[in-house]
Amino acid sequence: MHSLFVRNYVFCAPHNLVVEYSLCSVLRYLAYTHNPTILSMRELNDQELRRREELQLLIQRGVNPYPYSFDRTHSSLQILEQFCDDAPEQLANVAVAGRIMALRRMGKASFCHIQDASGRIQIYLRTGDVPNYDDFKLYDIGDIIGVRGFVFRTKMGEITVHAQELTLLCKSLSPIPIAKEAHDEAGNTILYDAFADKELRYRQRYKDLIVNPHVRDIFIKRSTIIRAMRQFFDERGWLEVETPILQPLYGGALARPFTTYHNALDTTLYLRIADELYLKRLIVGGFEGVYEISKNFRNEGMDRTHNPEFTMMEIYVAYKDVFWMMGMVEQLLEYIAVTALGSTEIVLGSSPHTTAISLRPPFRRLTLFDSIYEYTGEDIRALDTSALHAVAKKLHVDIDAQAPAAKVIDEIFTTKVQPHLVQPTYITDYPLALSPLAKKHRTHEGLTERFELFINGQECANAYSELNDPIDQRQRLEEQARFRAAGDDEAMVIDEDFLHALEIGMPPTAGLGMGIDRLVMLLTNQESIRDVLLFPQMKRLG
RNA sequence: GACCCCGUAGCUCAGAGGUAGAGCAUUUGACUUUUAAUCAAAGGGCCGAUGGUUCGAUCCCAUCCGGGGUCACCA
Repeated sequence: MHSLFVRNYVFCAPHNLVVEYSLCSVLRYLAYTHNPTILSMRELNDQELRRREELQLLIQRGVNPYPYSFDRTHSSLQILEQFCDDAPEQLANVAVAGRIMALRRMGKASFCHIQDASGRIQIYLRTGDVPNYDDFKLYDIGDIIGVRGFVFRTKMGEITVHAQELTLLCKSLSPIPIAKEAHDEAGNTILYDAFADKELRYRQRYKDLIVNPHVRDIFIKRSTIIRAMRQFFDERGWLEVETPILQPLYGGALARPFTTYHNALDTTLYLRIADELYLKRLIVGGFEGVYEISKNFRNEGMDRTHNPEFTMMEIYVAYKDVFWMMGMVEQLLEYIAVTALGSTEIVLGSSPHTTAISLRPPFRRLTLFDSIYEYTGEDIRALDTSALHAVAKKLHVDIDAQAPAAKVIDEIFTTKVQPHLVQPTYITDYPLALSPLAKKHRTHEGLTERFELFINGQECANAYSELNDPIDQRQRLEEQARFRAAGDDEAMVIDEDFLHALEIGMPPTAGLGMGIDRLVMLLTNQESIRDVLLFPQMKRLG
């Protein structure tokens, strides 16, 4: 019976050191690491065992596999840019470092490619030229090395560092996915066997970033986009602020929150669903332009465009209204596109199904009712609730028979108009009932001063002339409270302190929210939010 | 939450009711300018998990886990 649970492994280490150990299914795994007696919870595959063996050999040869630093003189890109065939002596003594990504051994000489943050460069190693060439035989793809040497161009024409010193900077104990690169005649890079399993890519993003260069590019671009946005705001004198993530009351959006608990305060706290109410308090407090780029959390479904935590930018500017905001957003998007992409013209999708989009201002402006008339032929601005339901039915818009008028309008718009809004389009003049924090329209009864910006059929931004009439605001929140009491758990809760702030007095203010993740999706041509989040939310394993 | 598709070697993928296949990666040997290096040989798998049908299941069925997609919900 005992033998059922024990598998014997004999492991031949170098220098006649024989290590024998058992793998017991009760304890699960016994791993050979620096110390062969250490227990590991994970069974090691043959490649991992072999790498540990190589590690031991290197240590026995006096090599420190995890040294403390390495002085580089150049990045791989700098070498490629600076090399000059007529004057190779200018790069006669360079030091580069990076991860071994490809390895071609030819006995007494070897080529490898190392990868650093700027790209890849080829290394040439030759016995005699590198004192520790024998150690190199124990290096693997995935190891990080430092190389000192001179730069030359090979027979095949590739700029290469001829190594004279070789230093192991980190021994990799687990293999990275191998994706071979080739280049066609046009100079395009072809990837063979690319690391493509989405689950593994998201869960082990570090491997994804090592192996898939275009993934790095997306996140570099994301950073550029956010930096450009900050620059744009900072240049205009608006202040970046930080407001609470943990909130005793949540507000500013219609959404279900995450709930948590603070032990010392003995109280329930919520993770914020929006920054809005705190940022408006700051406008009350006398700041005249504040913005925040921050994580919001909504306890809702996940799909291609929703992650439970996501990044939102909100900005509030005093003495401005929603019409001013439309102009500002046009400038902002143009600035970001030019800074991050070099152009206002973007192409979405992949050949042959592409969509060209221009972010060049001005954007089209259309009222909600006009847009519905344009795309359905139905003029619904004067209709009552039952007539609206009749129109919805005629348009084959599926809607709950009990839905209020505003909900019917919203549904008609979402299904019949929104998909057509491919080029940047401002939709304005939303019904009051859909906009509990927006100021009443100055000329149209029952509407608010609000716009949403649509690009490629998706909402990209949402803005109001902010409601600063505390009595009106209280009535609107009380209505939300009634919805809530009637079972709508996404309706807003009454925030007395926010209402008190408005009673102190908030100047006329324009406010804007813009989803950063979706903006990045748009500007990097990604169809899933998970591809613009470094670590998207995933289900827990096992 | 509903429906559809997927889960096989480190990676990318074939496969078939009867002892598991390829390329790359890995190991051994050859090779001092290669580049998807090449040539020769070898090792590597609880075929996502559990149960059922069957003489026999990785394959068929059910349930579960994980992923992708569509829809619903949600800005």
